[in-house]
Parts: sequence; structure tokens; C-alpha cells
Amino acid sequence: MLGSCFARRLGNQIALSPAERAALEQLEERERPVRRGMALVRERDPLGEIFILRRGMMISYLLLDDGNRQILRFLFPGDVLAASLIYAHSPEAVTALTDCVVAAFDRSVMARLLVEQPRLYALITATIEMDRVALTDRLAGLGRTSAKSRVAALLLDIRNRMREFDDRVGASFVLGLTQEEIGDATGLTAVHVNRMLRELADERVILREGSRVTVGNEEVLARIAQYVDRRAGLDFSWLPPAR
Amino acid sequence: MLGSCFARRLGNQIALSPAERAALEQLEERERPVRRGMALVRERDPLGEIFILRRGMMISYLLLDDGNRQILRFLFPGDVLAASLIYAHSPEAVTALTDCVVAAFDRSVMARLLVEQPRLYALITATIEMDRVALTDRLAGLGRTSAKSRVAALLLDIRNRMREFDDRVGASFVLGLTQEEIGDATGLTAVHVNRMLRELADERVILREGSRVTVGNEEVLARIAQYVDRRAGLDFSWLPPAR
DNA sequence: CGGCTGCTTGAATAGAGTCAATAAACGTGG
DNA sequence: CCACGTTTATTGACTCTATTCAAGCAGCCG
Repeated sequence: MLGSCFARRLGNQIALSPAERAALEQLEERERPVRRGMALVRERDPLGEIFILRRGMMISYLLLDDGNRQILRFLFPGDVLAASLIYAHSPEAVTALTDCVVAAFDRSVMARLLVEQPRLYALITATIEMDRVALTDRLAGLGRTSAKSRVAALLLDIRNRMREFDDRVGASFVLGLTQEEIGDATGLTAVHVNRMLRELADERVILREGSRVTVGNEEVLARIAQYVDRRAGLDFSWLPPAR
Repeated sequence: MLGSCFARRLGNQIALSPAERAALEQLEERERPVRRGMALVRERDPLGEIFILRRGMMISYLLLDDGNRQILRFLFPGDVLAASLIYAHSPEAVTALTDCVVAAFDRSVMARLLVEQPRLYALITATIEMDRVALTDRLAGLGRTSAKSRVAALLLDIRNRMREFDDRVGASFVLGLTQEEIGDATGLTAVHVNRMLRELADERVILREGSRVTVGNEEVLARIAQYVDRRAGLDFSWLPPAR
């Protein structure tokens, strides 16, 4: 795969200068494969690098004392594996759900960007803010919505994220997750996730064939999920001009 | 109150240059009072300013379609009311729990900082990352821990945060929250919060006198809460030198 | 004093978890 | 390509945690 995945993600939002493009491509020069099921980072690992996911699907998660896992985020190509700028040790773990390729660069590169390509620095840190806002939505979901709503929200969210980089994803997509993983993301047990999927299918809001999910009634699904689309409404106009 | 609240917060972490100090004081020049119960920002308000809380206690929250509220964060002096850098409209609401004073500055000031005081820009955006990590801990709490654990975690967290700027806070502190507010933060009903507080008190883990809470057994409280202290372990060493 | 708002407690209910057993799908080595 | 072991999905029965509803009380403010 050629070019910067991060740039491709930004592509729609903002016009990059040639120098910025070049700088981003340099960031993603050093590739590293991560096999399915393998850990890229474990909690408390010392952390000096920042990663950009180039291919595949990963998760970040926290483990609690009692062994429970909370999945924080599903990671797709172009995502910055963040939360690593200012912590000496990783506050969360990152693992590959499928065979993946990540690009790695040193934290010191960020220091250089901050001075030489300040606008790029702002764009990269902006992804942290977007991630933060996504977490607030998830928090409201876990704290204040029903099991069915949370499962519906997860389905819609994953579908929308996959659609951003895969044109073949329309109403129908392959949800590459076990029900236990869905449970660990939504704060439910795998058993209860199964029941919620069944209910959604019984009501024809979704259709299931194996691990393929088809959105039967998008409007109803979004209403059940209390889904808020944050992808529009970004404002980068205040940024200083590109270099 | 003199000087920058944000600088005071950073004070322990990092040595600021005189120029940086001056720039921060300038940020907090324009003060605005917010009366108890008043909204500083509502969801979807157009957003061109960034705020730093100088005095008092605020909350940020989301409202769901069904009227439910999820409190995202309790805000204390020195906190940046963030999530506002790149969104044209506020993704969350901010309201004063007590009489407050905030400092306001325009988003364009951030653009200037990015170029003229890049290290300060990095420090301010770093608070977004810290906030993001705090949200991951809360998410794991809501998704994977019991009601009692969540209430315990809230008590410990508020106590620790208050202690950072108020020397009088030790084991004992005044929790200026209604049980409904605690519920909206922990994803519980006010009734159940009451029961959990009662259990903690019955077990002598905390003592309650009116709205004053005293931590009776910090170790047990931290264990019940599955509390993780993230305040240590920050690494700013990679930042470029101060100007 | 009176009217809120918030706290407390009990009883009944509902939503999600646990346990268990079976079936289906997947992956691996031969 | 098949056989076998393992992981994942499904479903039922039962349990338990947290919610709902309701009633009484305490404290505070005008």
C-alpha cells in the first residue's frame, strides 16, 4: 500500500501542502507486521513510539484487577494509536484482531513536527480529541442506555467506520468480532449480546448470515442506538497556514 | 486570585520559562463569572472560545434522547474545558455546580500559540490526552465494575482532585454533589447511590456527616474502586525546549 | 412557617448475569 | 481433503443486581 493512511483519512477534511504530505509519508515509512491475536502494546509497557495502523483491525482495551476486559476502541486503517504522547508507560493495551501492518515512529519525531510542521502536529493531536469525544459518547451509552441500544450502537459505529476506507461496505458488512468481543466493548456478557442480536434480527432491524450483518432498517437501528454522528462539524479553519 | 491556574496545575510537572508564564497569564486575563446552576455551554452551541476554570466546580455532560444525563467529568480550578479545539459546535454541555469564575480566550489564540509557543500548545493539548485516558478508566468502570465500585471510585477521584488545589482536604472533604449527580456520573439511580453509600458507611470504609465524607479505610476503598492513579508517570521530556 | 429539593428506606419488578448443555464453525495437522 | 479438537454461538432455567414506585423525613431558603 502506498502513501500515508493518515493523510488519506484527513483527505476529506483538509487540503495538505506537498511538504505536509511528504512529512506524513515519512512518518509511515517504518512498517511492522502484527499477526492476528498478537499484542502490539501491553498495559504498562514503556512507550516511546507512536503508531499508525495501515492495514487490518485492532482493539485497544483495559484489563481490570478481576480479569475483566473493557474494549475501548476498535482501530482501523489511518487510526493513530494514541494515548501515548505524554505517558511514560502505556495506559492501555493494543492487540491485533486480524493480521495487521502498523507504521511506527519515535516520539521525538512529534517534537520535530511541533516546530517544523505545526499544522500537522495540530492535526495529529486533533485525532486524540476526536477519540476523546467518541469516548464520551460510549460513556453515555454504557452509563445510560439499554443492552440493545449499546449493541445497536456498536453495529452502526463499526459499519460506518469500515465504510470510510472500504467502498464495498454498504448496508451489508462482515463484522469480524466474536460475541465476547462485542460484550467486552459494550459492557455485556457474550450470552446477552447473543440475545440482543437475536432480538434485532427478529425485529428485522438487522439480518444475519454467518458473520455478515446487513442493516435492514437503518433509521430504526439509529434510533435504537441513540446514534450521534460526529463526523461532520469539524472546524480546522483556525489553524495556521500550511508550510 | 493572581497568576495562571493552568500554570499552577502544571507547576509540579514542568518548569515554565518566563515567556511561557507570561503567555499563560495572558490567556487567563479575560474573566467571566458563572453563577451556580448556570450553563457555560450547551450541547450544539457554536464554539469559538476555550475556557480555563479559575474558581469553583463545574460538570460537563451529555443529554440523551430520552432525557437521561451522563456526567462526563467534574471540573476543578486549572482544568481546561476542552473538547472544543476542532468541533464547530460543542459536543457536550458545561454547567456550574457552584459559583465559578472562568477565563475565556479565542480559538485563534491557540493558532498563535502553536507557532509562537509550541511547547505551551503541546501542554494544553496534552490535557486533552489526560482527559481521554481518564475517560477510558471511567468507561472500564461503567462497563465492567459493580455499583459499589463505581461510587467508591467517584469518591476517591473527587477527593484526590480536590486535594490538588486545596490543602485542607485530607481524608475528609465536602462532596458538593447530590446523589442524583453521583448517579448521573456513575450510571446509577440516585436511590441506588444512596444504598451504596450506606453500605460503604456500614462497613466503615467511609464516614458520613451531612455532605462531609471522611475516608475511613483508604486501602479498602481503593481496592473496592479498583482505583488506578494516573497522575504519576507523565513524560514531557521529549518536548522541544521552552521559548 | 411552608414549600421545595434532596435523602432514606421498603417492596415489587425488570434487566442482565450465571450456569449448563448442545450445536455449529473454525483451524490444524496428518 | 478429512478428522478431530477448540472456539464460538445458541438457548433455557435460574439468580441476582439495580431500577422503579412509593412513602416518609430532613434540611434549607424565601
